[in-house]
Amino acid sequence: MGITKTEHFTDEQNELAILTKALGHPARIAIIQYLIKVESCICGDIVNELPLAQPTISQHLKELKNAGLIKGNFEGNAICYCINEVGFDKIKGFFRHVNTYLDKRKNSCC
Amino acid sequence: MGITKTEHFTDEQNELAILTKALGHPARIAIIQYLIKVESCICGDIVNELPLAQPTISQHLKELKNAGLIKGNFEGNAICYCINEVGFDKIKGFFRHVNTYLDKRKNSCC
DNA sequence: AATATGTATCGTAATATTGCAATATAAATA
DNA sequence: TATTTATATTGCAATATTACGATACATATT
Repeated sequence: MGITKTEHFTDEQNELAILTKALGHPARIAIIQYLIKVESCICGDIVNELPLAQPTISQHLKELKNAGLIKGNFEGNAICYCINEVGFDKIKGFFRHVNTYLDKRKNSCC
Repeated sequence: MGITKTEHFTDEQNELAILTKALGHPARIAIIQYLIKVESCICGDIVNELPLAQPTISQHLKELKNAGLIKGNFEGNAICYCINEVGFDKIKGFFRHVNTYLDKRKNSCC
């Protein structure tokens, strides 16, 4: 069907899925890496950096923004984008949970 | 088009995207959480645990396995699934990078 | 106000994902 | 070997994603 049964899962599971899904595209990974490198930049900088058209970049930025992984504010007639710690803080707990588990589990089980 | 231009991105970016995309569904988050809780289990246990049909679970397990996030081995006529540290180790570096950056960045920039 | 610059939205085509019924396959057991 | 149990695969319908040209919109600048 192409439709996810979100109503059957917990809010936490749905939220984590939204966040990881937002990261689940090489262009969006590249955008995050670039923002970490330059601290902040405008959309046009990313368009110059990545091999995608401006509307496509704009769409990817929107998805990252909706997920809470980046934020953007007007600066003159451009929009200054940077990493939003809110989204990454939410993911942090999940991976800490996984890593704590894996560190405790000495040898792989099966 | 629905087709990702993977050839224009680095191997690292594509690999991270594959891993995070594999986590980008509430059912697959739920499977990971369940595997951490019970250490290891067979497919049928997950079918009983989640509100999805057996073929759907099987498909989600396949995606997690392909990404390197879980592994499964025959145990009798069933298959024992558990967390695969390989995939999570690959993701770890990326989030460490992000968190190091965010810890250094005192106040949000824009 | 007219123009320029930067970004978002619309519309659309191509492809991918999600979900499940039906069915196939694999291993254990009677 | 027939049956049971457990899982994977196939095929399909519904929906979502990706990408971009065309265009709209918002803010500066002249």
